[in-house]
Amino acid sequence: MTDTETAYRVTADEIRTIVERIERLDQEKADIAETVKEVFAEAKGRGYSTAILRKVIARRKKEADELAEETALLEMYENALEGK
Amino acid sequence: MTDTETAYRVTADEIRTIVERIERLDQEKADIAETVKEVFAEAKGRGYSTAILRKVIARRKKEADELAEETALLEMYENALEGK
Amino acid sequence: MTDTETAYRVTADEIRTIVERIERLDQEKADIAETVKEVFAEAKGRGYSTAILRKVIARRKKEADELAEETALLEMYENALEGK
Amino acid sequence: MTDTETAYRVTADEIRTIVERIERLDQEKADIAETVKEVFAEAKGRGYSTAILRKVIARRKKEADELAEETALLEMYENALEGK
DNA sequence: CGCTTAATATAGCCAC
DNA sequence: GTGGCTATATTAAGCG
Repeated sequence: MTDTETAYRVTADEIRTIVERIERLDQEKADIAETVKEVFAEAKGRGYSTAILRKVIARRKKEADELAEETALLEMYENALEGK
Repeated sequence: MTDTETAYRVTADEIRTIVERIERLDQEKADIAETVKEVFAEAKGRGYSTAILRKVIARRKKEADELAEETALLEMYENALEGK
Repeated sequence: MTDTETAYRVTADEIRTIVERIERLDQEKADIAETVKEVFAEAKGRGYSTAILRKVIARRKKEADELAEETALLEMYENALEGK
Repeated sequence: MTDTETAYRVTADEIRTIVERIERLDQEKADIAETVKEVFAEAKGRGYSTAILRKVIARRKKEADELAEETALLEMYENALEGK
């Protein structure tokens, strides 16, 4: 095998390793996403609103000050629409 | 041409017509979506927050009573999280 | 009217114009979507499977997208090989 | 504690459990996404084009999806021809 | 840092 | 009417 061939083989192996690592991680993420769906489905089965649960979770993620800022802007725009 | 061939031809023509009508309509929808994007881009250029504009538009679409109901549920869930 | 009031009024008018343009465009999209539904309903009435029609249309769309993507990837590889 | 209070408490506990399970899973997903970023960064450091790597991975995923869809469409056609 | 593209979440629709 | 599925809308990430 020539040096060029060896270098190519090494590169090819590296690329394959990288691609497979990413694909493995993507699969793990997909599995977790599946579990999340199941939890929501179970919650729905117990009579809870998944839409509201999602909103609650989203709100908890969002910082309080950011929320306040957004609310203020939102009110301003809505006032504009009401011609105030 | 046999009767079978004729029937097949008619069916094929019908299918083609249906598919092309749908594709034409889908294209029109895509064109309008493109225009919407342009309007938002222009608004952004004038200094408006597209995120808030989207929220305002979404809210206007939603009926008032539905909004109230959602808010009530949301508060209930949040109270639950605070252990109240 | 003070300058401040005038500026605010102008802004409010601009926001209203933007929101109403978007809402108008959204309505047009909804109308087209309605027409699409009618075409599918008519096709179903003539005995065609809407599921298959949808898949065929999706396939045709995907083929067009694939072609564009194929070209993009090819160009990327070529650029990479040229060390760009 | 009244029965009503007990029922409410149980509900509150359930909601908290659901929300916390989701948040835990979301955190795990975020951690994996972080690892993916690190793998790409490392690959970039070794001189590989992350853009091409991403396209290759997307392509491999799409091929797998395509195969499944192809089969589904084929079965649909076969069922349609059998008048099912 | 903005701007374009990919990931995700939501909503609507269709079949059962 | 519900559940799965597709399509759209929103959000996040990566690149220059």
